[in-house]
Amino acid sequence: MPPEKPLRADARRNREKVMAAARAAFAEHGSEAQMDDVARRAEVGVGTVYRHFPTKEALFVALLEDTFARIAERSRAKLEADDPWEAFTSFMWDAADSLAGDRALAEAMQADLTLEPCPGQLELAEITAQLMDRAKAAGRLRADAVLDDVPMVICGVGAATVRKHACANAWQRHLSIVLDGLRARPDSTPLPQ
Amino acid sequence: MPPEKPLRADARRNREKVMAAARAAFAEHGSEAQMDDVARRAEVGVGTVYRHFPTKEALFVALLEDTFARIAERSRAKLEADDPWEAFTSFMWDAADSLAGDRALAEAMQADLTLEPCPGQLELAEITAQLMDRAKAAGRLRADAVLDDVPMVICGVGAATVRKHACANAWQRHLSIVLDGLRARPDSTPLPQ
Amino acid sequence: MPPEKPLRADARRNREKVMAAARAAFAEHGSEAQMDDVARRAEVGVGTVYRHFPTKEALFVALLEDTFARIAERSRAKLEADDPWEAFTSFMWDAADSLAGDRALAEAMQADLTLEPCPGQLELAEITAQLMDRAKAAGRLRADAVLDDVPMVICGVGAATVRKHACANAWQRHLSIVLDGLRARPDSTPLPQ
Amino acid sequence: MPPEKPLRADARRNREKVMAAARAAFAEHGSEAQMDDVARRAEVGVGTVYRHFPTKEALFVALLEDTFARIAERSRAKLEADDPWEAFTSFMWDAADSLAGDRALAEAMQADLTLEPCPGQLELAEITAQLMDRAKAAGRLRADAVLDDVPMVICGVGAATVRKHACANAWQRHLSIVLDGLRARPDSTPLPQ
DNA sequence: TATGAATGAGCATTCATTCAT
DNA sequence: GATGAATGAATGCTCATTCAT
Repeated sequence: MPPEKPLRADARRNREKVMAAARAAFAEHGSEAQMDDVARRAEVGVGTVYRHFPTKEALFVALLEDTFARIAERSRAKLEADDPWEAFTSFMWDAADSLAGDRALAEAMQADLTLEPCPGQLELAEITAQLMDRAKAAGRLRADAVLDDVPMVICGVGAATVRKHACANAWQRHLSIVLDGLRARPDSTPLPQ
Repeated sequence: MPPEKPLRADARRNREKVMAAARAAFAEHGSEAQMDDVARRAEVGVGTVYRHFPTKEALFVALLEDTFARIAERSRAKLEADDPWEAFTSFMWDAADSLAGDRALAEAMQADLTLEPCPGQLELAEITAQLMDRAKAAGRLRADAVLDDVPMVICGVGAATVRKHACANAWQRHLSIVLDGLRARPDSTPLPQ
Repeated sequence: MPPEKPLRADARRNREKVMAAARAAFAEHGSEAQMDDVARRAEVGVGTVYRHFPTKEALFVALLEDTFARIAERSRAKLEADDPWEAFTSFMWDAADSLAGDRALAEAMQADLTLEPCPGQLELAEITAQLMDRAKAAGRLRADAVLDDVPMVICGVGAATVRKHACANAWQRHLSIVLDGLRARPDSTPLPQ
Repeated sequence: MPPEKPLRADARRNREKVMAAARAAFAEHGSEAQMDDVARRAEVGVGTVYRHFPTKEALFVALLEDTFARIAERSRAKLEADDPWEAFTSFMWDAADSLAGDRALAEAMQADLTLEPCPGQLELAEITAQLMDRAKAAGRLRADAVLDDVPMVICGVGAATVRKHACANAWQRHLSIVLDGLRARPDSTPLPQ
């Protein structure tokens, strides 16, 4: 890895203003948000946005990466928790909460926008897998659940936060239902494959 | 209902070619599909597309309406079924199957794109509510489930069919999990609100 | 000239319906009127319009020709009138009246739309010239007036009938003023050239 | 008046290139001139045209406004002139000269294109009215002339400058005739209404 | 012959990206 | 480095004209 020469103080400040603005713009309009709008919100010229992120997609990915990294960081702690089921569900609630109201993330989850998942995404996947394994080992998570069952839940949550006519608590209800479905039980229908 | 004078044979054929092409294009690219692309797929000039649908949005909505109407039609039959739970789940599997792989429908479900839901959507909602009521009355669907819990499931399914890296059977697994979560049980966590 | 084989009765009827419709459409929207609109007003398919007039421009010209022919016909009679000045002004009022409210004619007068003036236009010009000569000979029309001074007057009239905010009687006022200016007088400023 | 932060030097230069190009294009083709053509003439991308004027119509109106403002400015000076008739006619010659050869202006005068007349137009009307009043008070302009008699004259002039087959000096002749008709005289036919 | 469906070049407008200041 | 003006390819839609029914 190159030394990543540290940015000048004002450059760093600008980079952060841009990311914050972009987060807001993308959250509101999804990936159709406009670069000019990002610049306006950041109170910066478009040129400055492009100085920090070569491309709209690069900016979008940087945002994702950042979000995943934050979730991953909080989740790592949960690996140590006493109750593995509680650790798993708490992780799900946290992830869902991060997604709530963010149109861009919802889109990203749905579309696997990034051709190759970014590092933070991979790390998060790793942690998720461990949380699931521990919950299965404790006999609380159904044994046939797999890592890939998680994103769809998150997408459902994302949908709930984007729908215009959704009832209040929509995503919380949805997550509750799914977690109930993921609980290990003697009588649950086996999952396909 | 207005008499709707029947289209000339060739016009009807073209209209169907256009709808088929549009279904494919929208399924692949979501609402960002291009009218020129629709025309190209239908092997028809753009003008022809516009003769049948005055607007890109109108075309999109016509497609939705058509899909909803088909599902609704099949679902109505299920209201008569002996086993209300089986009726409900079979409806869900059917709806999910219709959605599978259709980016446009996924978007529509997610965004409530149409400002006022189209008639077919309302009718479908009505049928869904009845199916749910019967399943609740039979003590099979959890009593605190509501109509609004359904779209999120469908969105999860939609996401599964759109994600690039999703594993095979992804949406079928997801639906299984959720239906399990919707089953009435003595011990299920009560849903928020 | 080719014998112009007479049209079948229904064909002639259609041709006339089309011309009437076109007159209305062009009068209302000027040369931007649409062929579909003409067909709709004529209660005829567009194809029929094109059967009679190969081109939008051809239709437009046919209309002009027709109008000019009518005016010319009425004007020829005036060549015999006793009072040459009265003949000339009466001609001008008649021509202006034909133009009033007709956006297309106004446009045509203004733009000399037809690259080479159509026969009716030439004939009308000829008659106009004679009317002017007689009025000059009688010492009533200023001697330095020329044929080419007429179209601008007509254009002014056309403008009056098209302007949205024009006052009532606008074109009548305008024509009165100009005719006053065209009257032969001892003291009138000589015209340029 | 808002502070209107001054444009960057290059932006101002471009804005002027665009207006000049637009003036030429609209003068030649009327309001049907194409934005791409404007851009091409200005040696500028279309985007630049749109940066300065949000809409084709906005550009058209800006042009009108500019023209009216120029005429108005020159006309205000004439309110102080010693000879009110000379002031009025000189104003008319000046206005006509500004219009000469400008298809767009001709159209605008004819159609009252702008739904609500732009400020410059109103100001110009005000000045015109004053010039007319003074010329009437001096007994030189016929007392029954009204403000609304002016645009038609201007339209006639516009027509003269646009007609393909018009003779040289056509508009100058027309204006001379009309001004003669507007002169106060004992024997002029009273205007309608 | 009449119809009206099909065609597709043409046009206004948008927005990611570049680059002169 | 920052700015925001310039760029121009891309896109939805129109309408004169053609041609299959």
